Formats: sequence, structure tokens, C-alpha cells
Amino acid sequence: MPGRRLGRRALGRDVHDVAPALLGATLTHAGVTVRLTEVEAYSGAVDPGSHAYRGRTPRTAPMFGAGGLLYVYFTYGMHWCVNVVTGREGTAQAVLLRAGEVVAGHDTAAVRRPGVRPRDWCRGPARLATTLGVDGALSGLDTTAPGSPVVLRAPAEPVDPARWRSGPRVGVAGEGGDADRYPWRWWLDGEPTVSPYRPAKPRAPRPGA
DNA sequence: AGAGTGATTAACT
DNA sequence: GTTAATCACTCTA
Repeated sequence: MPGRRLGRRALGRDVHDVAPALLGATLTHAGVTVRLTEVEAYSGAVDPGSHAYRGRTPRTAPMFGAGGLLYVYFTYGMHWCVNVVTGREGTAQAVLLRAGEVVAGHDTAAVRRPGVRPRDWCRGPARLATTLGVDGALSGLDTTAPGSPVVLRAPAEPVDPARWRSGPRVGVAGEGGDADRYPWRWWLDGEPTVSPYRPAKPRAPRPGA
């Protein structure tokens, strides 16, 4: 039994509210449905790591749109990464979808990811995009529109907030303003699909520091 | 640990 | 119009 579809009202909230709410939510495209287990918030105005930090460009234009748009970018010469835009129009916020679990369309997913173990199908943002068949052609799409090829739904079964985990993003701490007040990264504790390279526990100070 | 890859962007002419 | 630096990753070792 699928959850209710997420509309402008749910996705138009502040990115730091929407990000944890997307844990356990599903995204469906081209025959595959993924349940999200790890996301990361980007807020252009206060986030030097955001593509939108230094203003609007043709590529980042969707980030400045209304909550519910898709922002898909290409990086490292071969990878697409999927973001869900949040907030009000003009605020340049988005949630990067980092990891998830395929819950429907296993056959299609297996064709898109030959030779990859199911657990790794969406373990990482570019893998998630590949498995879902999402690329730059979908950037700017309004997922809340009727007939959208990409559909976001609330968790089919409620997620216990006790399973939420969050942490500051590496390398962007201490920029002042909201940047050091909000967690950037959210994941679900105990999920095998969460990207392995993020510490699940507070990390000891750097060796040698 | 390193290579690979190409879109994007700002800084040039 | 051209160029060079950048990039939020994955894969093969």
C-alpha cells in the first residue's frame, strides 16, 4: 500500500524539515521504486558547497524553483545525481538523494545495474540515479504535476523518528549563520543501503590533528 | 589510492 | 568563441 503522494505543501517547507521527512519516502520513475535511506540538505544562500551559492545559472535554475521540482546535475564526467527541490520559489534549496533501497521493479533495476548486488543498486547518489533511469533530461521537472513521470510518495509505513540519524557535512562546518545550526545529512539507522563511507557514530578527532 | 570522464562556469580574447 | 579549472562519484585495483 503506497503512501500518499507528496505535493507542493509537503515539499515547499524548509529543506531542513523536508530532508528527514524524505527518509522512508519513495521515488518512482521508469518502472523502479526506491525507498530513500540517506539524503543531504543543500541551502544555496548559506551553503558554500551548494551549486546555487554563487547565484543562479542555467544549470542551477531549478534549485530556485518551487518545492517539488527535480534538480539533476552531472558530475565527475560520468555521474548524474538527483535532488528534490524544497522551500518556496526563489530560495534555492534542495535535498540530494544519496541512497535507497529498491522496493519495486527489481527486474528493471537488475537490467540497469548488471553485475551489481541489489544492496548496492542505490548505495550512493550516482548509483541511485542510474538505477532509477534518471538523467539530466529530467532536471526542472515538476514532480507534483499530474502525469509527472517521477512520483514522490510519503513512507508507506511510518518511520520511527528514533531511527533518524544526522550529522554535519564534512568540510562545510563553521560558516556561520544557519550552516552550523542545522544538520546537513540525514540517514536511517540500521539500513544496509546507506552509503558506507559516512560515519554512523561521532568520529574521533582526526589522527595527527 | 588513483584513474577516469565530460558538463559547467568564469575568465579570457 | 575559446580555454582552463572545477566537480556534491564510482570503479578497479
